[in-house]
Amino acid sequence: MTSSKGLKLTRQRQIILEELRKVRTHPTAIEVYTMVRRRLPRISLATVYRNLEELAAAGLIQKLTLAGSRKRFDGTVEEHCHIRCLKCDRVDDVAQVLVPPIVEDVETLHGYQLLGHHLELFGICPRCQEKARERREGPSHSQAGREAKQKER
Amino acid sequence: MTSSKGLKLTRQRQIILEELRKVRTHPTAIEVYTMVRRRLPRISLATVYRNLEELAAAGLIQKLTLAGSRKRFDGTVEEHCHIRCLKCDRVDDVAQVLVPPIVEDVETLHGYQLLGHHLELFGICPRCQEKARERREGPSHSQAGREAKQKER
DNA sequence: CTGAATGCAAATTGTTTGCATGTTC
DNA sequence: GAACATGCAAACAATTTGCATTCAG
Repeated sequence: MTSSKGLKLTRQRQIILEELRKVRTHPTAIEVYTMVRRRLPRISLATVYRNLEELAAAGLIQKLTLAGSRKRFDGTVEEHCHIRCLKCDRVDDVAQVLVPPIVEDVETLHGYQLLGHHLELFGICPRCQEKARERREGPSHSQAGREAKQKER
Repeated sequence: MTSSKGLKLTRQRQIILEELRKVRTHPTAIEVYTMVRRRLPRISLATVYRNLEELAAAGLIQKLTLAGSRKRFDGTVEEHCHIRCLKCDRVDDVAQVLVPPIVEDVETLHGYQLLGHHLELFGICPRCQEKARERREGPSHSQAGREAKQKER
């Protein structure tokens, strides 16, 4: 299960893949960079970007098609849809396949040859709901918030 | 139908809105800038960005939640989903509402409070299909391609 | 040994911001 | 005339690229 497409197995490539598969979040390139740097302090961000692209091209990981300006990557290749927290911007997997069968109709309607689709859900994650609740009920034992809302540009 | 939220009606604001409503494409800020500059050659790109944000905040236009790094704007406010051409990157409207009712279930499953969703389709637009066909059947009377695939970063 | 991959820095692209000036209400 | 908008340039953030060096096969 190594390289199907003449990809050399460099240490950095390997570790990027490992780290990405380790998490269930859907990290951006910079987040991957941060994770990987714990094991390879001298790796360059450019290498991370290049490898994420190449691994995705080779079908070993998945470059996600999500809203927002940062690209996100997924260690698994199976199609599944995502839910994004509108407060903290985290992205989680959605277990069930929620894709409407009706979709095919459009093909006719617009002359488009339909090749795929992508459903993304938005909401508030459990963590942020909890935080909001605490805030509402009085900031008594305020637990030091975990998430830093990454401003999407 | 002017300002509900203390927005001053400046010439640039007005023209941005007009131009945006004129088209059915879903232009990026820079595309809007180009359109508007035909009528207001001295307008600055920053003004376009600021106004698009403000008009969207005021609910007069819609900032689209689409994949890709460029933000896109829509002169209409009604929710509807989109189909994007994988070759030339144009975005068209999809007439029917294709949203699965099943969606609600997830709420329970992941602890998320569901607030919205967004379905995007991908395919090849009629124009690009035509181009591909010409190319395949021999580049005899090659009609000088119209679209420049904007590389999404 | 040789092409592919890395690190580093500089370049691009899309978008935002500070500030002095100009314009609506 | 005061608050808000504009234009311009500079600042940012995310990503890409050029190039000399290193490394996997």
